[in-house]
Amino acid sequence: MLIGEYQHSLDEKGRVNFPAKLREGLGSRFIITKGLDKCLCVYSEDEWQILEDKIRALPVSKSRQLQRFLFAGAADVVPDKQGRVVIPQNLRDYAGLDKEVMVIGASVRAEIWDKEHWLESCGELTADMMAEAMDNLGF
Amino acid sequence: MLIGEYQHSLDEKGRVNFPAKLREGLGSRFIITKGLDKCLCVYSEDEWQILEDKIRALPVSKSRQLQRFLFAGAADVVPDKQGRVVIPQNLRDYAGLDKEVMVIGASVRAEIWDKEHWLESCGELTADMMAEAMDNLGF
DNA sequence: GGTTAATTGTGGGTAATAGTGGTTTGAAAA
DNA sequence: TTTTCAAACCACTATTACCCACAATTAACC
Repeated sequence: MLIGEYQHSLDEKGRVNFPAKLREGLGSRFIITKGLDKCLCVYSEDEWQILEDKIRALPVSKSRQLQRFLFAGAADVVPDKQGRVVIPQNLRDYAGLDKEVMVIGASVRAEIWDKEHWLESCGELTADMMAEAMDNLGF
Repeated sequence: MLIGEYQHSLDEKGRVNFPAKLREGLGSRFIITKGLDKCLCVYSEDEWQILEDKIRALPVSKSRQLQRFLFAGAADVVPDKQGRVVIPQNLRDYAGLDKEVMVIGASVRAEIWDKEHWLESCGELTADMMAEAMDNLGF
C-alpha cells in the first residue's frame, strides 16, 4: 500500500529521487504513465500487468484512443543506486514538471506532480466536500 | 475500544509519545491520517484496511481528488521502544502541532490535536448541544 | 501509609540510511 | 577518430531510525 507525500526536485538531467518508502512497495522496476489531471502515474510491474490485461480486454473499436494514450505514454524505469529515476522528456512535458516535484502515494499506485499544480489541485478540495465524503465512508 | 485524554509534548525531532493505553488497542503499527477539524486520526492496521477499501471503491470520475488527499495525507508509523512515533512534517503542519499535544481516544480511532486547538474545540460544545444529543440518544 | 519495584515517558547521542551533486565511463552518432 | 549523450558510479551531506540512560509516574507490597 502506497501512502504519503514527498517533495523532491528535478535535477538538470531530468532525474527525480523516488522516496524509499514508495520504492519498497513498487519494487526494483516500475512503469510510469500519463495520468488524469496532468499527473504521472507510477505502477509496480504486477499492478501494471493487471491494468494491461484490463485494457486489452476492452473492445478495440471503442478504446483504441485510450489504449494509445496509455501505452504510448508509458515508460518503464529502473532507479539508480541512489533511488533516482529519469523521467522521459515527453512525460515531463505532459505533467509540466519544472523544478519542484511532489511524489505521492495513492494506494495501489504512486503519482508524480509538479508542486505548484499539486497545491492548486489540493486547494480545490473544500471542507464541505471532505465532510460529506467522510460521512459516506463512515470515518 | 479507545478512550481517554492524554497530554504529551512534541519534541524537537517531531516525536510524540503515544499513551500505552491507546497503543494496546492500536497494535504495534498504525496509520495516521488527516482528519476533519484539523486533527489527525490514528487507525489500527485492520481499521485502516477497511477504510482503504471503501476509499478505493469510490468512483474515480468524481472523487479522485479526495482519494489523493486521503492517501497522500496518510502515514504508517511504528512506535519506538519507548512508545513514541514520528509525525511527518506535512501532518504536523496540517494539524498545527506546536509543542503541547493532546492524544485522545475516540472509539475506533485515536486523534491527535494541538492542545490550544483542542481546548477551543471543546469550548464550542455547549450544554444545550449536549443535552439535545443525549435526548436523541436516549441517555 | 510508606517503601520498593515496575512500567511509562523524556531527552539526547550514535550509527545507518536516504538524498543531492557531480564525475566518469561507455555506447552511439558524426 | 572525435564528439555527444545518457547511464552508471562515487563522494558528501542531511536526515532518520535506533539505542541508552535517566526521570516520573504508577502499581505492588509490607
